[in-house]
Amino acid sequence: MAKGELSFEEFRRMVSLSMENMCRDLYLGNRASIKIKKEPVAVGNLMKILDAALTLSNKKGFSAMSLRELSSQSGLSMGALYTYFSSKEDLLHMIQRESAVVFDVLTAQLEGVRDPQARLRRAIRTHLFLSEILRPWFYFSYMEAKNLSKQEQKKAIEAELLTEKLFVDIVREGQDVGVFRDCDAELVAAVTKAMLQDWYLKRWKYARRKTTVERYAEFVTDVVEGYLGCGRRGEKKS
Amino acid sequence: MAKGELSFEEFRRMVSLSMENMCRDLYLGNRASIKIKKEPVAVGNLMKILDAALTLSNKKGFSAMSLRELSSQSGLSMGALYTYFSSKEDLLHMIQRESAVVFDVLTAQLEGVRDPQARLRRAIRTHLFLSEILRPWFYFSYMEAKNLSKQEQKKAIEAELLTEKLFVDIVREGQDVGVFRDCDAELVAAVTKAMLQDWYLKRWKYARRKTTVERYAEFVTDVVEGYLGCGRRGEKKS
DNA sequence: GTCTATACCAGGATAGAC
DNA sequence: GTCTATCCTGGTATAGAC
Repeated sequence: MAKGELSFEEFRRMVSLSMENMCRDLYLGNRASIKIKKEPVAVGNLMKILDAALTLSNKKGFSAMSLRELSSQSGLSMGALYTYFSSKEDLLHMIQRESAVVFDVLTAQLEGVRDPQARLRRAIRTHLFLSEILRPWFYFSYMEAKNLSKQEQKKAIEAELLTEKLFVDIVREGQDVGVFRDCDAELVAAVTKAMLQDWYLKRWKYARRKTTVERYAEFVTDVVEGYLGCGRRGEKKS
Repeated sequence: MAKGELSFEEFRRMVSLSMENMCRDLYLGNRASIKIKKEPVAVGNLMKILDAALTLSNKKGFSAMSLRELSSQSGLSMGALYTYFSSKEDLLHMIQRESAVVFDVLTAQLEGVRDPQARLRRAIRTHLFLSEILRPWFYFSYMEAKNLSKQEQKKAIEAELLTEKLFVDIVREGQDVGVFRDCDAELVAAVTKAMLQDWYLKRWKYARRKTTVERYAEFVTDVVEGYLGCGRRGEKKS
């Protein structure tokens, strides 16, 4: 494992992004539209709803999921569902917005890491770890972006580019300092993101092969560093 | 450009996978269920239908596309649509099956290329070129796989693994011959596919940046070859 | 806060005229 | 071969009892 980096389990414990915390955050951020006033009740039911919604949507797609299904899968009646959101579309937007909180975690984790190579490793690991913990949210966010309103779609695209920009900046800085070789930083960032996304888009494949997040993180880091000309080629692999 | 490789335009002319050819092939493969007997009529209408279906599906998702929309967008009445497929699900499966023909083109293009490094380059270029020509089909196939029946889903997964296997084999052979260094061939193949898929999944991004397929192909090849330890590091970039 | 019952409409599908 | 008119299921959403 990389020197000074948290292991996946350590990371998971530290960020504490459990379903419950996500749902509490979602509740607090949507007090206006949610009719239930008792927090414990609301959070408990939101967990059931979101768990069911993410499961069903990720299996067959959000628009193919009917609210009747959502009702039976979550154990709440149709009527009850509508006290938590005002329309199916509203539910979609709540999930989408909540998924965006991870970006803050990502940037927070990079705080204070100055060395470009270290930043690169940290960014890759953090992104993978986050998507491992919140896989259903990431998957949903990726697959259902097209169902959003025009306006929200713009925001989703901005978010995509913002994450990518994060990698572009790291690469450029490394080039300025001279530890990365000269090359197209935007393309490097683009394919790095592609590799990171594959982890949650094709989770079944990696699960079947028993590839761990740690292993995948090491691998992606090696590939990118290799291209940037600063890899650990020749060192023993973990 | 790589020695001896076709340019994108040469490739496009050679394979001739126009919308019309795809639709003719689709017609011939579905004579049983398509009620229209005159080939020119059928192919013409299928082009309208598929063009509309791919556009709408790729914009909002297949299940969110109503047949009324499809009707007005394609210029055919509801009744006419149903002479080309027996149900919405049937339409989905026709598109999905037709998308699979590209695999044959991919393998055909590798025929006779023995050298692992050349095979790798060829496989990457061909995959990207194909997805560039048939982007709507690739995109559809990727995004709507979840709507297929259990049985067809298995087939889709097999197809995914088969393409990947193609890359795994190339890498392994290169390792046996000693031109690629020792590493996890499955992971290399996996991330290679991820990069290839990004080309059609995030087409808007590359279009906006005016990245050409040729350029992207060169780049992906460089990244993979770099990791495999056989790159052209130091040579002048095109 | 939660449920059941119901309103209402959009969607897939088809019959039969042309 | 194609269109229009229509059927009817199943979807979203709500009213009102508990």
